[in-house]
Amino acid sequence: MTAKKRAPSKAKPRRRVATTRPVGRRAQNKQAIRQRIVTAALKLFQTKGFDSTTTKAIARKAGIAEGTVFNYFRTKEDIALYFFEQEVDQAIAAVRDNPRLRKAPLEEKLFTLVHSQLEFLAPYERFIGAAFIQALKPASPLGAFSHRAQELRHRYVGFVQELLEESLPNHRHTPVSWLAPQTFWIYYLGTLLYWLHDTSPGKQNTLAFLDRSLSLGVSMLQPGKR
Amino acid sequence: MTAKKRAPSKAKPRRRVATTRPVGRRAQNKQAIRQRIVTAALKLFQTKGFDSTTTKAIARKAGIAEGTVFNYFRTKEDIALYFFEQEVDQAIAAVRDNPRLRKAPLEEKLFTLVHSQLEFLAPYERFIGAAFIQALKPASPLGAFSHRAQELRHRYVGFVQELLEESLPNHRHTPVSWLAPQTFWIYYLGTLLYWLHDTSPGKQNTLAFLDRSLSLGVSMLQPGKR
DNA sequence: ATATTTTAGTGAGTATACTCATGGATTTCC
DNA sequence: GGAAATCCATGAGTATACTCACTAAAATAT
Repeated sequence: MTAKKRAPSKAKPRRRVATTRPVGRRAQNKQAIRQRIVTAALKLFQTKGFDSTTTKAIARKAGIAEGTVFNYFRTKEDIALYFFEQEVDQAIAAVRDNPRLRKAPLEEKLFTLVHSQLEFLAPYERFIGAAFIQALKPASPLGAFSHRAQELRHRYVGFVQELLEESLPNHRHTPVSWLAPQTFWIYYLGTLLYWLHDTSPGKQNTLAFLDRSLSLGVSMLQPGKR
Repeated sequence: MTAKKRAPSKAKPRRRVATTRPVGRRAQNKQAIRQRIVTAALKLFQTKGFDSTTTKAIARKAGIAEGTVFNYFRTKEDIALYFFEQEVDQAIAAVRDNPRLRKAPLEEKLFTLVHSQLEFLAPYERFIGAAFIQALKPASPLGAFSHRAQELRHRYVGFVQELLEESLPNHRHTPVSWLAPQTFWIYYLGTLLYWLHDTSPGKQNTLAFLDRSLSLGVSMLQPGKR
């Protein structure tokens, strides 16, 4: 049970001891270990691919026991999911924190969103191709549609929803506008697939595709405008 | 060993040899075993879900040794993939063999295609939800985008391509029309996701969604028409 | 400070997907 | 009909994701 905090009538033992930090050693250590796991795993995923990277190898590289990995992540795929959370959060922040986009047209915001995601993923292309996309398999718990990743998808879809409502103030919750954010997630996955296969310099084909398809899509949502 | 017994009788060896099935016992047996594996696996997937179904259980139910399963399917997921091959082939046939659709509008053909797929999957909804969709994970070899499932996707996309060219005789290989079949695969996956979450009677919401979105999509491909 | 409670790392253990050497059954060749 | 070649089911073995009982360290209470 939770211990009741009782007024320490005693003199405060400010005795933090010379070597003790104000932040508990434990909490501090946890953060560090989590980071070590993610860093080690990512490095291994990049070089050996997802399947060929063993949890034992991750633990070894992180300097911890194998079992410890599972004190932090429920499954090996959750480690990868953690990486994609950063990807999504980073892209959302990139759009939110860009003052120039405040009053930019919707398609520009969406372009920036997806573009940020792709930029983030670029250094890990091999890992993505080998593990994440190959990952869209039928029995995967981390999958793009999986329950495990649902929360991440919700965060993403919720943000897209915000952007839409912000740009289409007079939208009347039409079926289309309601479906649009969900659809956008699928659209993003398709784009990722395209991007992975895009061998044009600087992935310019993907960027062109993004530009065109977003204009088209947004114009469908704003039949009056233009 | 299989339970099949040899006829011990030597009474009419000549006759028996002469009338031995034209198809070797081996080939015949192989076909039967493959079928037994698929049937057993599917039944187990339905009741216990994909992950909780062990290959040992599949082998046991099929009456074979565990190793034998892997003489027929490279991975457990390949067994599921086999099931989806049937799903796709069946749907393609349903559209091809329906004379009424010969000169029907494109959206009707596409509607029938997807509808056939969903009808096929209906009895296995639990399995799909638990294993196949959950399957779109980041490390899966059978995945919707996976290399393993590529051929199946090609077959599907190729057929959609046929339908498009058939209905848009004067199409000029625009970027949009070239991408359309690929996009349709993604669209199908999204629809499947929608279908799985659709609790309306008879999945009518999904059907309505299909109807609307296909009309919309097709009209984008035929800007002149209408 | 000492005692008690809570937290979290450990690594041997478990479950299971998949491999492989073997030999018996089937087919082929004569 | 028999010998040689081929096929393929077998199941013990391997690799590895994940579990769990234990314990030591840290936090909290006395």
